[in-house]
Amino acid sequence: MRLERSFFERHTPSVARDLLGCTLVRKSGRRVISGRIVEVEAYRGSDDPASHSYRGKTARNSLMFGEAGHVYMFFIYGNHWCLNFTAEPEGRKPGAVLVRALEPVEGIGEMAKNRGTSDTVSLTNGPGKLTQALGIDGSFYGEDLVTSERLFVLSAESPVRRAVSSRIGVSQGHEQKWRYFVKGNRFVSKGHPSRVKDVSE
DNA sequence: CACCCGATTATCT
DNA sequence: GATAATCGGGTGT
Repeated sequence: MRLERSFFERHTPSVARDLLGCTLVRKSGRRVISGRIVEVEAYRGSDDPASHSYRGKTARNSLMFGEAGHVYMFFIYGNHWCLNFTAEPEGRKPGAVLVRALEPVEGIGEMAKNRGTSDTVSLTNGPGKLTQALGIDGSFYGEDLVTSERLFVLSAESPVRRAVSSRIGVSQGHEQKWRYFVKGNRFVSKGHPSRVKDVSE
C-alpha cells in the first residue's frame, strides 16, 4: 500500500524510523525500479544546526516548511542529488528525511546501467548513488509522493531490525541520534567510520 | 582499513 | 567568496 499523507505528518524522527523497510518505487513508462529503504536520517527545524532549515526559510528550503509528503531535492558538492521527504504537520516545524541507502529490489539491470557499475552493493548504498541508480534528479523537486505516478513509497511488509546512530557527514548536531538503519543489512552505507561508533539499539 | 584529496556548482553571506 | 546531509580514486600501513 502506498504511504498516505498522514504517515508524513508526524515528528520527523518517527517518520524516518518508520520508513525503514518501506519500498521506494520509481516508474517511467513501463519501467520500474525499486528498492527497500534501509538507511535514513532526520533533519528538523530551528533546533537542529545540521538542518538546511535551521536558519529560517530560504528559496532552497521552503519546501521543508510546507505540506508533508513532498520530495525535497538538493544538489551537493557539485556532483550529487540527494532525495528527501518532507515531514511534520504543516505549520509546525520544518522537517525532512534524507534517504541514504536502498536494497535493490526491481530493475537491477537498469540501476547498473545508470550507475555504470555491475557491483550490486555499490548501486544504492549512499544518498548520491541511489538517486543516480533510480534516475532521480532536480526535476523531482516538489513532487508529491502521495499522488505522483513516477515516484512513491509502499509500506513495509515485514518488520525490520532497526539501529540508530548520530548522522553522517554533518559538522554540527552530533548529539542527536537521528540516523536510522536496518541492522546487519549489507546495503547500508559505510559512512564515516569515526561517526558510526556510537551505534546503539 | 585509515586517511587524503579533487571534482564541481547551487545557494547563502 | 565560502561552504556543503558525497563519491571515487589514490596512497600508505
